[in-house]
Parts: sequence; C-alpha cells; structure tokens
Amino acid sequence: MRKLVVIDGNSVAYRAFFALPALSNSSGLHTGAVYGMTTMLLRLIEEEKPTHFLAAFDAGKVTFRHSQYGEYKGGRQKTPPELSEQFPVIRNLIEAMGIRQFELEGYEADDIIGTITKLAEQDDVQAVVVTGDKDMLQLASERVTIALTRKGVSEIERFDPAHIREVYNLAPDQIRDLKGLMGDASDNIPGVPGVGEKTALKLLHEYGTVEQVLAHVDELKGKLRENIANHADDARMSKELATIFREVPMEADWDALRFAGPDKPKLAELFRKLEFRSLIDKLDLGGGAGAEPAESDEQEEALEVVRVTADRLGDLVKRLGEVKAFAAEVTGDNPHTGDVHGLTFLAGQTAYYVPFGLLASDEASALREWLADPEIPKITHDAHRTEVALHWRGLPLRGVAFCTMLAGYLLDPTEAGHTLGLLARKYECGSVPENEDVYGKGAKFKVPDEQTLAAFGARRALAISRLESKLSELLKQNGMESLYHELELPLSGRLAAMETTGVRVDAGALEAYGEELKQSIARLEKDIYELAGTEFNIGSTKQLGEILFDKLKLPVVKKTKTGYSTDAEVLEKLEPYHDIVKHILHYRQLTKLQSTYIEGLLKEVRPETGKIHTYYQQTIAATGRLSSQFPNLQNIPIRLEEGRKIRRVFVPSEPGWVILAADYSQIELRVLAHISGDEGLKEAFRTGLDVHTKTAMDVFGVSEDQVDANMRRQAKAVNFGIVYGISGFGLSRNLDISPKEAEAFIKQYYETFPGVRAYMDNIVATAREQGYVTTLLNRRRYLPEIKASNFNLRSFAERTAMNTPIQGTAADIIKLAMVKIADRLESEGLSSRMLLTVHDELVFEVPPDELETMKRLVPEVMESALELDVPLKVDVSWGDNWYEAK
DNA sequence: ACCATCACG
DNA sequence: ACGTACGTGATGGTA
Repeated sequence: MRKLVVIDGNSVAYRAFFALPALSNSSGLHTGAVYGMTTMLLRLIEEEKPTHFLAAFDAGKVTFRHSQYGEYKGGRQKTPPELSEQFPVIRNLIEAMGIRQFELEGYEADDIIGTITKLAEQDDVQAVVVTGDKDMLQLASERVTIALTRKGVSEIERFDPAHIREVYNLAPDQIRDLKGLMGDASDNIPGVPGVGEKTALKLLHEYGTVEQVLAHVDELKGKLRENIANHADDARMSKELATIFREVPMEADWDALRFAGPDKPKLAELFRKLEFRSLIDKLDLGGGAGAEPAESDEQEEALEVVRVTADRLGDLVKRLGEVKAFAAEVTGDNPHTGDVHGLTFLAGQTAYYVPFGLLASDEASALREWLADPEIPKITHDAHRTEVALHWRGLPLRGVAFCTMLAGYLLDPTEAGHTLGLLARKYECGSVPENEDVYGKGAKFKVPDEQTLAAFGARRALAISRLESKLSELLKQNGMESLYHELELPLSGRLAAMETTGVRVDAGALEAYGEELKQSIARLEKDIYELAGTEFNIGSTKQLGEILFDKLKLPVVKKTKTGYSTDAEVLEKLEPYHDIVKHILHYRQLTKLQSTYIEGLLKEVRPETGKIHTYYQQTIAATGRLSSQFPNLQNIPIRLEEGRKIRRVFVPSEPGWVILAADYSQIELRVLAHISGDEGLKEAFRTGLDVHTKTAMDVFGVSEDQVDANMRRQAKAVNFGIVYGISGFGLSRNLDISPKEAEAFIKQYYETFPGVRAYMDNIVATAREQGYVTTLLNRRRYLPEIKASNFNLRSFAERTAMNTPIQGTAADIIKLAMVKIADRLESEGLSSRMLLTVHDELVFEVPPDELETMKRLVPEVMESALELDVPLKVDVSWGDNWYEAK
C-alpha cells in the first residue's frame, strides 16, 4: 500500500514559529520554526512511515481567490522577519530530508493539497495531510486523513470522516458550509455577523448546507434571521472562498514523490550550521560515512567563563599580565550616550566577565589602572567606540595595540559592516552573535541577564584574540602595517579625544536664529498657499507635485520612480513659469536650516557642558575618509549666506579663546598632479596661480587676463569632473551644456594634460588586473565590478577606480596631519585643542597666547604631512567663531 | 523601512 | 547602445 504524507508548508511553519521560543544560532539566525519543523518531520517519518512525501507551499502573493474577493487575507499581519528569514532554511531542510516540494504560481498550498489528495484517491494511495488549518478537514475521506497540529506542532490530532462526525457531527464536505456561515478572521472571510461556531453548527445540523439555510431563512427568528437574510451573499461567497480548489493543473507523478529517507550528509551539514547538536547525536549524523567531521569549536567549549564578583577580583588581577584580549559590552548607536554593561578579559582558557558596576567600584582600581596604562598593550574590537563610552564613565582607555574592527576595515573597506560577528565568520575565527541578537533592537531592546552577557563576552573575547593574529598577518601581507599602526590606530585615539572634548555651541544664538527663520518660513508658507490657491503640505513632494504639475500645469522636466521630481534642479528650470517656484525654493532652503541645523543641532547640545560631541566613524567610507554622526558636523552650511550664519554659533569653550580653521587648498587636484605626474598640472600648482584659472588658460589657450568668469567656471567643473572619474554626460549635466560640447571640453583637457589621461587609463587597467586600487599610503579598495559585463556596473567601477586613489590619498594626508598635530600639541605642551575635521579642514580652539604659534604650526605640519611632487598649500583663518574663521 | 531631498567636501 | 558624475548623514513624508 502506498502512503503519501503531504505537509502544508506555510501553515506548519507559522505554527512552529509561534509555538517555539525565539531560538537562534550563534550567528544570529533565528531557528525556532526550523527546529519545530525538523522535530515534526522526524516524527512523521517515524510514525507514518510514508512511501511518498510532499511539501506544498503557497506561491506568489495573488491567487485566484483575490480576484474573487479583493479583501481575501486582507488585514493579515505581515510575516515577522524572524520567520521570513527562516523560510529559505526550511526549504533546505525539506530538501535535505529527501522530501519533494511543490508550489505553483497563482495557487495556494491548500489547492495543491486538495488536488494531490484527489489524485491519491483515484490512484488508491493512502494520504495524510499535515496542517494547522481546519478548513482542510473538508478533504477527509476513506483514504485521506487530516492531521491537525495542536499546541504548535508538538501534538497531532488525526481526523478521518468518523472523527469529524464525532467532533462536529458534520460530513467533511460541510466544513465549507461551516466556514461560510461563521467566517474566518485569519483569512478575512466575512461569514455572517453574529454567527459563530455554535450557531453555525446548529443551523447546519438542521438544514445541511448554506444554500438550504438561506432557503429556510423564514423559519428563523429575530436578529439571526435578519443577519442571515442581509448577508446571504456574504455567506455564499464565504463558502466559495473556503472551498478548496481540487483541479489544479498538475499530474500525479508518484515516482517523483517517492520518499527514500533523508540525505544524511546534507542533513548533518545543515544541522551543524543551525547548531542542532542534540539532533546530530540523536540521528547519529556526527561521523557517519560521507559526513564531514563535526565542526566543534574545542577551544570555545573548553573556555571557562567566570562571572567576576568583588571577592574573586583578585583572581583576575593576578592574571592581568596574561590577558590576550578584552571585549566591552557597549550598546547604543551613539557611544557618547550609550551604555557599557561590562568587560570580558580573556586570560589563557578563562574569560572573566566584569560587570560595569564592579569595574567602577573601589575594589577594581587595579583593572582601571590596567586599562588606563598606555604602556600595557591591549587588543580589542572597536577601541574607538569603547574609549569614548568608557570616557564618559570616568574610565580612560590607553595603550590599544590592536583593534580588530579597524583591521577588518583596512583589509576591505567596502564590506557591509565590520562587526565582530561578521569578521569572525569571514576569517573563520569562531561564530559570534551580533549585538542585535543578544540585546534585540528598537522596542525589543533589552539587556540580558549577566550570565548571558558573560557567555557572549567570552565568545567575543576569544574571537578578538583569534582575529588579531590572523588580521595582523593579513595586514602585513598587504603592506598595510604602517598604515595601520602609524596612521589609523593612533588616529582612533585622537578622534576619541576630539569627540569627548566637543565643540561649544551658543544655544541661545541658535534659538534666536531659529525664531527669525520661523517668521520667514511662515511668510513664505502664506505666499505659497496664496499662489497655489489652496493650502497643502509643501514638504510633501507628492502634494507639491500635484500642485505644480496637475493644478498649475507646469512642464514636467524629470520624474522619479515614485512620481514627479521636484528637486532644486527641476525647480530652477521652472522658475520662469510661475512665481510660486522661487518661493518654494526659498521655503526649502529655510526649512532645511530650521529642521536639520537649528532643531537638529539643539537636540545634540549637552545641557551640562553646552557642547556638541560628534562621533567620527573611522570604518564607514570606502575611500578612507571619516564620516561624522550624532550630529554630522561635516555638512554644516557654508555655500549660501543664510546657512553659513549657522557657523556663528560654533564658539570657543573658554573665554577669550579663538576658533582657528586650516584647510588644504585644492588638495585633490594636487594629489592628482602628484600621482599622474602630469607636467602641465604640476606646473599649474608651482606657479601659484589659481588652478581653475590656469586650467582655463591652458585648455582655452588664452592668457590670464583673457579668462572670464564663465571660462573659469567651466574649467572648474572640468577639474571636478576629472576628480570624480569624468564622463561627458556627467559634465554636460553639471554645466547644462550638450554632451557633445562636454566631450569636446574633456578632449581638450586631456590634450592639455596628457599625463592625466594616461593616469586614468592606467588606473582602470590596474584595477582590472589586480582587482583593487590603492592610495599613496597603501589603503586599498577592491573593485570586483570592474570586470562586470553590465555596462552600468562596470562604468561605475571605472569611475571609482579613478576617484578612490585621489579622494583616498587626500584622506591619508589629512589623517596623517591630524596625528602629527596632536603629537605636537602634546609634546610642546600647548593647550590648544583640535576640535573638528571636515575632509580637508581642521578646526581648533586656541588660547590667545598660542594664536601666533598655532598660525605657524598647523599649516606647517599639514603642508609637510606627506611630501608630494607639488607643494601642499594650507589656508589658515581665525575668529571669535567658526563663521569668522573664514 | 524606503524614498526624495539637500547639506557638506 | 548602454546612462552617470565621487564620498557621506539627517530629515520629513509615505507605504
């Protein structure tokens, strides 16, 4: 006798997901539903001994039921991401189990199951349907049993027609009628209002079917009669929706469905990945023929995890000399406001977890001294963040000798992230969960108990220690040792110091400016409403588009994928058509200032100090630049006067001091001159002429006094374009000229500076050959897409190949200058403080008696940070605030 | 969560 | 013929 088991894949997965606790493996993959599914499949194989096995899944989102009833399954909760991520794994599991899976576009699993069971009946095959969905009971027959999951998936109740009769006193076919009357909230099937299971059963026992109930509605009384009479159509439609379609175009290929048991090696590998250790043992999958040896982390298993208490601190203190690595539990995106929960120290085979409370207590002074001692080398992950977070708790961190995050970044700056979990996996140094998996995120954020933190810390510390040896070797192989040890690592401490120092902001002045803006915005708003003839949300691009293009019939210049484009470029083109446009542009400008720079900055001012403390991300930008967050102080307005005024509120934190700003002049073009070796471009910088004017002279073949403003503007655009990895189209858009004309400019430029063209050609060829490009200090960026056949991807990679060495070398230079300046300030005992860095600019606060020294020292160090074939030039300025330092 | 927009170098 | 400038972060609106 052939016996088929059919699983309702989606239904059972949901059941398993909600029934089981939120399990996850050490790499953070949720595994609850997979685990539930696994135990259930194993039990089915054991108990049912199927000769044929099929798992049916829903395909696509729209089925024919939606065309019958638009609201079908409407209002259903979105699948939780913790479950969605498990579906692919469930598919792998089923495959490894040796079970055939099936789905068909436009049909639900129900329909596939309805059809296969019908075919089973025809071919004399015994079938068991496993599902959580009671609707399926309608399929029960002599040959078809429905196994409903109970208590999640741990129990199964089998329904044959006799059992259905016992429980409901209905025939299987009448289940459809039951649903038709009572509806089903989970599928958004309406049914008849006021009719639940009890009433529906009573009616069906009396009349048999929905149609008969409707025919005898006159015999009913009161509200029930009224409801049924009014919702007769709903009842008929509901029944139809609940009816499983059994004519899906598919064939009964019993050979294809034959079940020969699990693919053991595959299953073993999957279980190892999922960390279902008990199942590996239970199924004896551990070392069977064909199975790979179990990947057990012996070192991790041998690790002793100690939760340090006050009376056991001595054990750790005695072994501080042996500490190989430490891991800090820091949570929160912003380390200035985040929490430190504890530190784990790895000494030999022991991981000591010290909760923060203990670390901060009198008893733990030896630990704090160890952390603060610059002479004791320390290895950790994300030293920069840790140092900032510890600083605010009065704990200095010095002597960081290796940071695995920074190393991971240098080895491949374009990776999606450099968390310890990602690095450990990538470099095969154990598996470490992400913070998100340990602490949760958003509303679910919760600090777990100390035991969990200790176990987590132990794994982190072990991974850090393993990564250190691997990554330092790789840095050496890549020739990045000095980039790492002499530039990035020292910089990380300098950044932490700048950030914790912070920059004073005159909050009163900021608020006052906000008041002014508020008035202007209100006036603009009124004007705009008047000109539009209606009030609307000007901030909504959708509503604005409707006003401009539907109501006022302005020409559509550009579209976005979601509708009309209304960006500044479009609005500038529309200015001549309607007065409203310039008001909108002005409104945009002022609301940007108000929301991002007035309100945004005010939120970040610490009331205790009146300062803003940004956080520089050292491991984000693919080119080696820094980025600035909470708030971003690298995009404070300067180009337009109204915005530039914001800079007035950035003031010295000590009375009488001044703000001093020093910026590299044309650093990227100078770098280009150096690395391309182009004689003409080098000459341009040696003459000391304005480089854009000089470019205009050379490209247009005119003398200095013949260069007009327009020629200089065009030359400047070409220079920018060159740095960005030029294309005729890009330049044409920027200059608002035709691509043809732009091409001509570029051709002319390349003829004038042939060395630049040679560089561009060479760097792209180099990228193609070696797969990456480098900066002067050997920073590296991989460009795998340089070989893509897709034109877009490849072109992008080519422009990146041209740009990254330039932008990245400029970043190398200013970073080097920062480290050198910080060293000088220290060695010369100056009290001036480095506060900010904005890609090619450094900002300091300076006491009056050091101003002369700093005016000399800062440019001197910046200009000599790295010797190029062209001079580096730095402009210095100072004043009472950042605005005045121009 | 994603998009469009806009601030900076 | 393809369809774009390089690198970031914050905001408000919308789905």
